Amino acid sequence: MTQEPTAAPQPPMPVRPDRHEQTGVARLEARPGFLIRRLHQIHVALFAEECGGFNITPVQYSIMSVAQMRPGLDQSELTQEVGVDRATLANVLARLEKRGLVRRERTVHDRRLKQVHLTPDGVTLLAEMAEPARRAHARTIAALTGADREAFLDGLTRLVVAGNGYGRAPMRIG
Amino acid sequence: MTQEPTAAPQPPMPVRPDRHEQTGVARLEARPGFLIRRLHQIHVALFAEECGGFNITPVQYSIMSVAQMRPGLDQSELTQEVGVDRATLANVLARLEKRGLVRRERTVHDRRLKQVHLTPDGVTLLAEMAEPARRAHARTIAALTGADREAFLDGLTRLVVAGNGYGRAPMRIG
DNA sequence: CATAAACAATCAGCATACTGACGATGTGGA
DNA sequence: TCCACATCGTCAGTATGCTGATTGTTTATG
Repeated sequence: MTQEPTAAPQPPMPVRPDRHEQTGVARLEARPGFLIRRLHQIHVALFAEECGGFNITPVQYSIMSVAQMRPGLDQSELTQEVGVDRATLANVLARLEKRGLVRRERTVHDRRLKQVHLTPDGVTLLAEMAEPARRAHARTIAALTGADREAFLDGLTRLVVAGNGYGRAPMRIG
Repeated sequence: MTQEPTAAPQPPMPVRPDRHEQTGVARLEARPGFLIRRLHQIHVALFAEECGGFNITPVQYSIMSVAQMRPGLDQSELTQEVGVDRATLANVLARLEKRGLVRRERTVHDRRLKQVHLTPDGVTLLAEMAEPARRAHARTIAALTGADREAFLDGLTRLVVAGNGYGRAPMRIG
């Protein structure tokens, strides 16, 4: 029921038909969700290529980044900053804690909460990874330049904002 | 709730600095890979919302789609069509086979290969899912309209093509 | 005050995704 | 022919991500 893009003319693309001749079903490459999954795979691969020696994944790096920028958040607050659901966040933090990169402490005023801080080792690792991680993100969109890149990132941001409420890991709107 | 045919352009993004004051590190929302991960999460959630009753994930639906469009491909060929690595594909196919949605048969001319076909149940399920799946993909990009949507999908496609070689699941270029 | 409701973190279980290794099978060259 | 090599599918192990249930704590309510 969502709308058909009838507003804009559909002039350009078809080097290949977007639909299967027999069934009329869209080819995978014409499905937005399929392309998004592929680009996510590609980014993870680039991140691993740039940061492989550190044995840190993109999500671990995101969590450590927020833990540094906003020290002392509890796990629930962290889920809203990183866009990771609470079960996954607990898993990732347990691994980072075991490696001595973060520490978790129950608060006294509310013993349900666990505040998260980077350890000195975590701070060091984060600093060493800054440049390779930045390269990984840059390479992910390197094939677009100038206005095309800006348009893509703008659309991407708008879709993420618009869809933020779906799923189990909505982010705090900031 | 679905669409706003009147385009309803998002108000301009609030102006927040892209970098942390102390460290100069990029905020998560300014990292392309972070936004891509979030949009992937959102699409998976929308797919589950539309297709939840079928207990089929986006990747399972992609694999079944290709199995219908190109019956008899072996698993290695399927990995190249779907952009899934061979270990993951074997896992997914085992689950689909257990549910009676696909069948796998060793070929006689090369006993290493397993050809994949949809079963009649698989064909039926795929047909029933066509409309909800299409809606899930449409809703993923519903916040963009007209030229903005075209620009986003064009950039997305170009990035996927450009990065196709990275990772363990490159697709056959078609 | 006592109890219900809400909340934080965890757990079990499943699915996608990757790595590295393995056994079975095919292929090409000495 | 025989052997080295490549290929196909699988397996074990690990990480993200989700669902639903559980435990412990806090807050609200009667």
